Amino acid sequence: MSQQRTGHEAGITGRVGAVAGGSGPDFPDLPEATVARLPEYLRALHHLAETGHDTVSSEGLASAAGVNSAKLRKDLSHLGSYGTRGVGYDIEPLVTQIEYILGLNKRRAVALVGVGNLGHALAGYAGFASRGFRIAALFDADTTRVGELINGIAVRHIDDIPEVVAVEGISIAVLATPAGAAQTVADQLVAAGVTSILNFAPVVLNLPDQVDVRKVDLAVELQILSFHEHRKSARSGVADSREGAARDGGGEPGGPRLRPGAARRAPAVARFLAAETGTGTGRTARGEVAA
Amino acid sequence: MSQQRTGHEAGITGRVGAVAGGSGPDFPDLPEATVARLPEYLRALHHLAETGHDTVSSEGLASAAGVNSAKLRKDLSHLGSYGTRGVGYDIEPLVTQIEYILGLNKRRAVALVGVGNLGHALAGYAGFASRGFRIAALFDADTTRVGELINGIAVRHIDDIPEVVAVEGISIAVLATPAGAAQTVADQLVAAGVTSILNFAPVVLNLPDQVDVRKVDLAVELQILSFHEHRKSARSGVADSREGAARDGGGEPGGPRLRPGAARRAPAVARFLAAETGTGTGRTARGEVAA
DNA sequence: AAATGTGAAGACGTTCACAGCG
DNA sequence: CGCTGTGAACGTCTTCACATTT
Repeated sequence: MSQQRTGHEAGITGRVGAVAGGSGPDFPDLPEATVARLPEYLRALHHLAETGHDTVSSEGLASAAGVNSAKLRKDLSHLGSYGTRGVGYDIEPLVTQIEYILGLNKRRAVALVGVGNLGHALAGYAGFASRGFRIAALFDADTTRVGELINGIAVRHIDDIPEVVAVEGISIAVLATPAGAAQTVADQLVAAGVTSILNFAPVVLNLPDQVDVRKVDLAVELQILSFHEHRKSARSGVADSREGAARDGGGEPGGPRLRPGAARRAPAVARFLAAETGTGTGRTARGEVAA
Repeated sequence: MSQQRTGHEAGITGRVGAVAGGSGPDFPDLPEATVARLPEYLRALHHLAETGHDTVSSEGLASAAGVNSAKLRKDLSHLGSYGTRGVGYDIEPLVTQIEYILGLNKRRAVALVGVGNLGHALAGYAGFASRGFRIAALFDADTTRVGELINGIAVRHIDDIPEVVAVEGISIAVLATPAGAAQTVADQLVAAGVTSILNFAPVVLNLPDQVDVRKVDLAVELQILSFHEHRKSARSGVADSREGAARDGGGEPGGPRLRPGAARRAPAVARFLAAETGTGTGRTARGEVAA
């Protein structure tokens, strides 16, 4: 029952890296929220370095990374002091430091499974190569695609996962299979030694706790934006720019469809539904609670 | 200076939808974290419905969605009571309710800008269509691609954005341009009336506050996983499965590169660096602070 | 004088544990 | 008796504001 970290969630919060009594050296105790922002700082720093800067203030770096300066300073303070009071941060050592923390001082080999529509595009995505990764292997279940060359790499059959993962020393995999195949393939990857998975399939993977899973669901991202669109148009009282009815035949929900009793004590949303649709029993002039 | 919501961040937290005194009806006061999980619940519910279920317990739905049951119940409680004590939740009305909240009761038209490698794949991504969206327009700056048919839709030039966005009633756009073009294109989209953007370009967009921006950076996702790989291998004291040196020529950072004085009072990370690399001045046997 | 680094405060999110309902 | 709905406790993250340092 592994908890999947998902785009934009607050997620399983907490510090990462506290020692439980193992034999290795101490690992820095970075808040997960900070870890998630380090790549963005790194990108901004690289950009600044390329445009001829040597140092940057917390204000400057923060705005380049899209956060506020207090947050940035707090984040960087977890890495140790790379700033000079009255001046700012030295870019070069800070880049080195963040890359090291992120494990990017060495290039990491990544396997990609599923070379369909999305997988094919990911295999050719230049951003992976330019930011510390090497697509070291491509896999697909479809034998007619095995042998195909994508970006100079031959597609291999998923049955070869154990062998290739071992030979290439791969610990990170990108999963771009259809939803139905994802769990099985993930199990195979983990059995072969993969310990981190970036999952593009719209399923929740069930994997051992020591395996890190991040999920990217493109439709989910749009649905969250859709919520905000709905909210915005509801607040301005203007008709939505939606089109044709959805598959469900969908009249407005809420009122008519509420099971008896559900509207008795109307919580936030039921209240809203009643108000916006003009149906339902709990309606009052300005969203006042009926009870 | 718009704050970008990014995959897995805790982000700008807070309730969404509280009325500021506008004229529209009250909009439900949903925590942003809850909103981000609703799409996942929806997916799980659809799956359950397709496999013949009518009701589901909080435990069952929670595990299908990859969260714990307390969180699920709290989330659903914000939507009103769709559960029956002793029984569970009725799937059908719950689906209707969540779709309505997310604004998915009507299909939304989406524009996609940039039909390169990634954009092309996104244009053909079936998940958008099956989960409430219709790619209504494709744009590119490259005139040699204008007119090309992708999935039955002709690519148009970005100069046509204002016209097409107005005609199709588009409020959501997906940005898959190169980094250098993203800000300009985003400005054009916003000028044309787009109010929500899903940004795949690795840049922080600077847009008016009323525009919602979500950012998906594929390399960032891998970098976060890379951090966890680095952490895991550091804790077990085992050599990392990285390969060849990165572009920087990279010896270990930290010790030698620390500016004088930086190691004086060693914070978490500097301490760790010293310990792992065996260099630096602050080293002690088991990560004890030297001062 | 300017900008970092950081306690303290406040906001938000998660989890617990149980009252209350069916 | 089972399961939802929720107040309260707890932990994390963000923000403030200023002491500290160059």
